[in-house]
Amino acid sequence: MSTAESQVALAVSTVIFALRPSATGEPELVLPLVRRIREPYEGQWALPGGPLNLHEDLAEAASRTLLETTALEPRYLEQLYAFGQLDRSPDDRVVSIVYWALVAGDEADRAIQSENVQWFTADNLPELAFDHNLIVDYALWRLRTKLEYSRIAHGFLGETFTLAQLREVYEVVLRKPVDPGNFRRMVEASGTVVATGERLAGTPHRPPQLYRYDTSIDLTDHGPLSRLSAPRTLASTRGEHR
Amino acid sequence: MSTAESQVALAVSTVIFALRPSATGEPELVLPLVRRIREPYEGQWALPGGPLNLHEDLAEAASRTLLETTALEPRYLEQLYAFGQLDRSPDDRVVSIVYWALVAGDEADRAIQSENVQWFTADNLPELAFDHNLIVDYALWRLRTKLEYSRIAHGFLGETFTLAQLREVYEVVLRKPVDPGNFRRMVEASGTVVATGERLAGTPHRPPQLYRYDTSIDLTDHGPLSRLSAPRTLASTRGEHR
DNA sequence: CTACTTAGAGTCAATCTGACTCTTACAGAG
DNA sequence: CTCTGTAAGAGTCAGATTGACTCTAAGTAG
Repeated sequence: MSTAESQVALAVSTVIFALRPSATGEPELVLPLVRRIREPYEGQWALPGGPLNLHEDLAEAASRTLLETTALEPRYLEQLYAFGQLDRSPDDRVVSIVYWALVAGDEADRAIQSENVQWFTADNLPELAFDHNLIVDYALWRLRTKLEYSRIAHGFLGETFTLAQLREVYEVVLRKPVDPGNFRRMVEASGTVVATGERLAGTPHRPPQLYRYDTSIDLTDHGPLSRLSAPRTLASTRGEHR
Repeated sequence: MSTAESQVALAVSTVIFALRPSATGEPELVLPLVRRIREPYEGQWALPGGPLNLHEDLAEAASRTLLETTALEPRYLEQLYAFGQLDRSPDDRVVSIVYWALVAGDEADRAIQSENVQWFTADNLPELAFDHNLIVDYALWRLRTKLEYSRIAHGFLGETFTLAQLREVYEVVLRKPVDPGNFRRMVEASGTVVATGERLAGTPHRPPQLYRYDTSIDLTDHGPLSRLSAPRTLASTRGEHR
């Protein structure tokens, strides 16, 4: 609309992940989609996003559309990929720079749901507009691989958490059981987590220690921008993207 | 120029890596830069690149500028990152989608050198235009991390090569010695390499076996596009970006 | 007080990794 | 033709890592 014809348009979209209790009680990986209200793909579900404003940073644009559609602040935000195939939009040429984000579970409860914004189970999506199924698949793959070599899992959790809760994030996202003892060993060795000294009371068993993430370690991956000055953080030792 | 003012311009640039014998005889990591012939940054060196054509894929645009400036075909090409900080170009707003590429050493010999195109040692660059020093640093980081967990090293080599040549790629890029025995064990275990049956003659020692990369494994990383149908290739088991 | 459940510490064997040794097979010097 | 130097290529060994597993601690619910 605002872009002159025969020009390449630039858009920013975001794949937003959260964990939410399912009907059965155990959490599942969900993401919000917006219903398109005009052609092309009118009526179909699509990733939140929009054109990039002239005076807006890429990550800002991603945060903004995230806030606009879900009223949530991301705990983690990282660039995913720039999609630019010629045929990804039927009429015009659009290059989309896609980000992916994690939001905390308790936040996600406060998230907007409406006629045109709904949350879907991540690995059971409808047919989406444009190439958005491909994009979500890629974001899922990246989330899963990155979870294994970095320490982003607590992006799904609140301020404090037990190791069992953290482990559950791994189990749900990776869709496989994780041995509690080995998981504890791995997390303690990583040094990214700090015991608060408090315990979670009210459980029908031995009360677990509450942990907090070492706040001296920056969770969010700022891409290449951070890598210059700062010493490599534990959270990004093996790198974003990849 | 072609883009209307107060619009975000989209460009594609490429960081091109090659190995070339240095003065001392051992190879060094080099990359081609082009001298800017107009403002801003007139006279300074910059990454090859240019605006994205309307009917051109992103990777195509990267290959094209690569071919135009160096007359080389990439052995490996992968998207690096989309750079979009507000202040990265002094006057207008430009988002650059940057690719990185490997070209074979023997190819690199045939590469163009001219007044306005020159090859520089990768970790001893002049001050570049725009944020291109940052971009190169990031590309270098990505090359080095990716070399360790994937099998892209032979992107620097010709059709056949000895394990010593392959190992030298690792040593030069990672700037550290690699144990020959352990390296052999690692490469053989990976299964990505096949003995040709021929040996390299004329060495002042036991003639080494010549190897070829298993051509059933696709070297180039097609990003998310490949991940759909095809079974995960060895070359991308742990994933691009990351 | 007993049963049940998970926390959390610890064990063990298989695998992986880095450092290292030893024999083989060529070129070139004498 | 023999000796020397060099890297190929096979193999060894010890320490670190990892997955599977055991055992005791400390709560709640009956």
